[in-house]
Amino acid sequence: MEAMDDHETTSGGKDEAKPIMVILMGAPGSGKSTFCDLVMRLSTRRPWVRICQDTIGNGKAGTKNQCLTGAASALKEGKSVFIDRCNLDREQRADFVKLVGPEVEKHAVALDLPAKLCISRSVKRTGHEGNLQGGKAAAVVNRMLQKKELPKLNEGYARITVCQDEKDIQAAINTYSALGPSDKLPPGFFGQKNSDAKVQLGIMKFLKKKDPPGCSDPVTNVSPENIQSHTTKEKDSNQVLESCEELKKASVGSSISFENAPTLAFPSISTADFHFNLDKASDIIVEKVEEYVNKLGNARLVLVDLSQNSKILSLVRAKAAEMNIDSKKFFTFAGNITKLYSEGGLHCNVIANATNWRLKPGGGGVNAAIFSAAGPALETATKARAGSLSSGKAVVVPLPSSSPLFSREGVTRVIHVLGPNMNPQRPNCLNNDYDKGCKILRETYSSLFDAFASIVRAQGEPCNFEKEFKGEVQLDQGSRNSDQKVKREAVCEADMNKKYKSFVKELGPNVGSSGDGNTDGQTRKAWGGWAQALYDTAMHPERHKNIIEMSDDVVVLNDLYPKAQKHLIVLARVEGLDRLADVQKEHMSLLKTMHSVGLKWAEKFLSENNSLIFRLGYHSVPSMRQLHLHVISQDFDSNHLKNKKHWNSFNSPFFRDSVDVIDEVSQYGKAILKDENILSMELRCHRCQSAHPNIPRLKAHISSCQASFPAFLLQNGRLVFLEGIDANH
DNA sequence: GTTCTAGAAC
DNA sequence: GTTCTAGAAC
Repeated sequence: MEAMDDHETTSGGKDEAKPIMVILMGAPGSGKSTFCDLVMRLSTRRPWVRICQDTIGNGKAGTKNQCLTGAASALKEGKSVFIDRCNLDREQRADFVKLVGPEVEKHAVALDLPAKLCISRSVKRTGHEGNLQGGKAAAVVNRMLQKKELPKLNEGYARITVCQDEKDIQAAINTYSALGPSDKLPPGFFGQKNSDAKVQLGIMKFLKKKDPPGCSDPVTNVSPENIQSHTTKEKDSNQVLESCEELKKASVGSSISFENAPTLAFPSISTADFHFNLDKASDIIVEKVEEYVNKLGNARLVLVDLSQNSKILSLVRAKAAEMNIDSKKFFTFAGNITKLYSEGGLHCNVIANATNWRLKPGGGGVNAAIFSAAGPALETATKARAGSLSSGKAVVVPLPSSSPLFSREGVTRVIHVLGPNMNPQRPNCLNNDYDKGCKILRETYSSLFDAFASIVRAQGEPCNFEKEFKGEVQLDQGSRNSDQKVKREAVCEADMNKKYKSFVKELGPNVGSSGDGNTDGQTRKAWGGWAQALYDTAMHPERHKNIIEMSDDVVVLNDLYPKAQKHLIVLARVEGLDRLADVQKEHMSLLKTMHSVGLKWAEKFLSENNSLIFRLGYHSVPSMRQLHLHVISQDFDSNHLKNKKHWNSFNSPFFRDSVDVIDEVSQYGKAILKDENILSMELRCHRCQSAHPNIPRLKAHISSCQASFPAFLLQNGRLVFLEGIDANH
């Protein structure tokens, strides 16, 4: 660190220009290009050339060779060069170091910033030269950092500068931009403050993040500040973090499912502008949270207030702790409800808005903030749903993908609620009638949580109702009357669901382990003749064409009706293994074989077309007999994709990622299955999650949607795609 | 799984 | 009128 402040340079012989080659090293989002730009802008005396792999190809992806050639010719002209590519490992850098002889001094500048910072920057940026932006970036950065090797002097550098924060970077910019044409910097290794292995600790945490409260008391408060200090600590006291990690690992079975859980962030209703008594309000919040929290499966509720010192947050926190409410499912959060993800790292797919009866923007407080952050799209979407709102009620508004709240924060719905008013300056004041006020406030929270529960159910979270429904229908097949009765009820339920109406009491509380659907032999339907084709292929591959690989364990074939540019099937050859529901622990090695065969094919396709993205997985309830793994590219560009079932079978929880199936079978001995009923859920873009009224409109949208994939898919290798453009060797 | 088609939705 | 879905048959 001390050396960083040493900007002293030693002048060489006058007039003799001494070009240097500075090899930058850093993940996407670490600021390499910005670094080069700033030095080049500030440097008045030394000519610099930036060799950037993202731009050198003139629109196409650049190659390392182009960079090498470009660098050599610039150096020959007496210019100094920046090698602006990731250069994360020694091998990547070696060709540049070897490029020129000892007459050119080689430097390395490593921008070794916290992984989560690089990721969040790459995820957010737009217009990146190498088109590495959006959600895709998170997984790319993650993978790239796994092979990070900080530069060492014995690779051939005269000088290495490691920057671990913005201050270090600024110092290095000053150092390089001050260099005259013949100046020479002191050689040596500068700037590294801790060992490189530890710095990366943050990476998986970022991707799997959330739940920072898990490390402390029952009901905790999280704020951007807390997360921030977490980040800073990461560098200085890894031990603290590691023990935290250990704690998380120890409770992995329960905590892991919460990280991507549907989450409702809500403000305290009526306590701000409507002057509702804080103590009474906090009682009601805790009472209602307690009533709902265990009915919501793994979904989470988060009470949000702007201020770290919020009275209502501390009251609620204390009372919730007293009631022993599970802090994974309910916690408080100090931060801006419109920036929970971008500023606080907290992903909430649904936020509540304490609105006014006219459902109009403005008025100050949360309502103004949410309408303003969501843009005009929210107002339009709200207007389409309702013209006004009475107190105690809630209205759910799906957020159009054009809204910044959607694209930036990942919020897919806003639930407007109107609480009781105790402020004489506002309409419908209750004149201090707290009997009435408390009743309405209770009703408001019930409406809010009911609406959220409906959303959770509509999204296909496991719930008992679905299972029971399915079981009943199938057991009752003999009796026409009861069959009809059940069907009628089901229609009624589905209808309720659509309208986000009341919440079914039986909604499954114990979600974690009992998500399997129809494993009972009794409830199993018979296979139709048409459903036997894959079975016959598995048993007698020689009778079939269209097979592209065959072994004792599996047969690989192109899907007869591909639902995307690339869509193939890895078929198990075990007799009696009809579907995912039949899979048990004994099939673990088969599952792994199927996965690796599928992965191999995905990688082959990627080598032919590096823009493809693949997903590998099983249908919870397949139409065709014989266990088969789908390997499907995520363009879904196919004329065979024609209906809702097609779409949702690959883009809802009905599609079970191979990696998750493997985890579940090894852990619980069976895979979690989703009911076929979820195939009728609304159509949503698999990238930006926007809703679309029908298949043609959805297809028109996905043909151009470049939004990042949801965080869930970017984790654990659920999506398979090529590493960053810098990383191509 | 697809195809066909009635009729709902626009 | 055209577009789109969903159910039945295969």
